[in-house]
Amino acid sequence: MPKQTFFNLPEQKRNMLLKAAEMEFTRVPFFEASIANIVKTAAISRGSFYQYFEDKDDLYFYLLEDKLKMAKTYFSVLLEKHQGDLIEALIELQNFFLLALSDEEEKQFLKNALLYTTHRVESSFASIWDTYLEQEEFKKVGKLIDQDLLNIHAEKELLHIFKIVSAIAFNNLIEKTAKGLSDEEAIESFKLSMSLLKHGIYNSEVQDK
Amino acid sequence: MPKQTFFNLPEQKRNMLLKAAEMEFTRVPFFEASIANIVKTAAISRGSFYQYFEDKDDLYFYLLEDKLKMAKTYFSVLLEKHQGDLIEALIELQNFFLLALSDEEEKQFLKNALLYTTHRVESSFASIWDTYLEQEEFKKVGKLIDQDLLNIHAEKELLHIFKIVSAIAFNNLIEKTAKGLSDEEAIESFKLSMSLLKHGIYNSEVQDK
DNA sequence: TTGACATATGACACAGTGTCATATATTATT
DNA sequence: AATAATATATGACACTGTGTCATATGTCAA
Repeated sequence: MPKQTFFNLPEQKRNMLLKAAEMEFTRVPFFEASIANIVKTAAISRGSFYQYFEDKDDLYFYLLEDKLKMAKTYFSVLLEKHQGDLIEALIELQNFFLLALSDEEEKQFLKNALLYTTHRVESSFASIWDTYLEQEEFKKVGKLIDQDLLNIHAEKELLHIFKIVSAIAFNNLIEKTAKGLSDEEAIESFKLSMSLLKHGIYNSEVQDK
Repeated sequence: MPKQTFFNLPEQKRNMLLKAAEMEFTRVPFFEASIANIVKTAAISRGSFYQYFEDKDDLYFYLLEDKLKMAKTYFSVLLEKHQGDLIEALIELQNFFLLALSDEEEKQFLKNALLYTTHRVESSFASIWDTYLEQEEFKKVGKLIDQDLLNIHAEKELLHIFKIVSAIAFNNLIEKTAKGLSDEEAIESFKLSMSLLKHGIYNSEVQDK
């Protein structure tokens, strides 16, 4: 988390800095991004930077989480829209990410995030559903999913389903980015994954051994 | 890929260098690892290093792929053992990785790989099944799975299943490492994921809309 | 006006990377 | 055996980057 000093800053200066950071992290992936560049663009001194942030991580994840906030709230909307159908909502959320990847700037930023960062980035993405697993909203949505559509017996399993789909979704984004798939190919791929997940990959005729 | 010069090296020297690299990448994650440390331990000059390798990446992924080779061949054995039952084989393969995570040295190396690296690392892990998708062996194994147990209609879907399970498996390793789960908890979690995947997460009573 | 506190600054010590001119082996050719 | 041609080795060096710190400058309350 940025230090208090950062939040005390006049809004304009704060935005200037964030904008500069965004530019730098769009230009190159995290590990190549240089603080020197950021402070230069933002027209602040190097020393000041360290008054605001612990280090590069601190700034980066603040920025990333901020960008993902929108996705979080959007997912709520989608779940409502699809009457609690998890998979349908997810497919549309994935579409949203793919769309974001169409704006050239956002595209590059996300690409840098997806390809060159790590467990922490993945966690940030996964945290989109964190809210559901803790909050009131979860009960509402959870119940809706639970009773109507899903093949689950305990809350633990629902949590697992979230884990599985987020792993697949994240993977799908990486695949698209790494292999340069088109939006259509990527969403096709995601839909197929979701369909397999929906009905299971084992033939139901053959039962468990 | 390391340069030819590296492969021309006397075996002892080559191993010395690999050993030194392994030590460094066990000590700290990739981005903190320093070439200076490696050449010091290996008792070669800095210049020599760049005769052998393009850069740090080059060495690192050579080392990582090498370590994963074992897993690749092991997976063949497991598939045979479980008569082509993909999921059962996978569960045992996951066990193998978890076991590797018990040797303190290997544990730290893998931890550094899982937490601090990226798409390329994930690709390396996923490449465990690459062989199956290209080679002769695939046909053997593929057919076995295809006809007996899985609910798939085209080869494309089998490829997808590999993608899905590898995403989940990789995720499971990261989860274990990041949250410090015990081997038992991790494998329990993986089994649950696999079970959900097997039978699908949607209730079969309610059919597709 | 003063003092206390918050913020700003850039020079600096340190650590790391990749390169290059030069030195030293090794191997091939006469 | 002498020489040429080729491959390998070396570490100093130019460069880029980080995080810190002593010092300067603002701000606000008493």
